[in-house]
Amino acid sequence: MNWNDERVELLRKLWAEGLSASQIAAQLGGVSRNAVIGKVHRLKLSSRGRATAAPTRQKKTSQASTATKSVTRSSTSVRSMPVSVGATALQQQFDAEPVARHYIRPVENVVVPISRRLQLVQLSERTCKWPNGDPLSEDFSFCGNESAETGPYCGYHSKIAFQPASERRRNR
DNA sequence: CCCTGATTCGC
DNA sequence: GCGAATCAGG
Repeated sequence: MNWNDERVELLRKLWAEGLSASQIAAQLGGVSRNAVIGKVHRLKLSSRGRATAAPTRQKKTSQASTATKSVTRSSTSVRSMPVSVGATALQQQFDAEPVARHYIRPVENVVVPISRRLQLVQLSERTCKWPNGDPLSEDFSFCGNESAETGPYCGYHSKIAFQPASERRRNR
């Protein structure tokens, strides 16, 4: 993909609007997040509020050779994540809506579907893709929870989506 | 682990 | 100039 004027302009705009590099990359299409960041730097339009400080790094002089690469992979495949929906503090950058930060009492059994209200572009492999609201509406979002790699939804929504036929009939 | 931006450097 | 790899931080 080339950086024609249109794309560069869009990049500038989105970057100015505070979108993250990955989100911009998603909208531009055909480029990676790194490409966007690289371009942003080349355009000299880095700083934007206060993302991550630039601690004058200088440690990157030939990292190759010399050191024998000893791969040590200590994989910890622990699935100790219960069905409890993590009240993970979302670090949303845009404050479009007055999200009430109420704590939910860890009720036993029932899992409350706390939606993270993610935008389509910020869904990843491990985010619940259960849609919230009207897709045509402004405040449409996705659940965003999830952790299981067994499906597209979080535990709660999986139960709703993959309801047994019998139960479904009963609910109907 | 997920994510963010920052920097370096081979192409 | 480009962007993957890497680094550093949340």
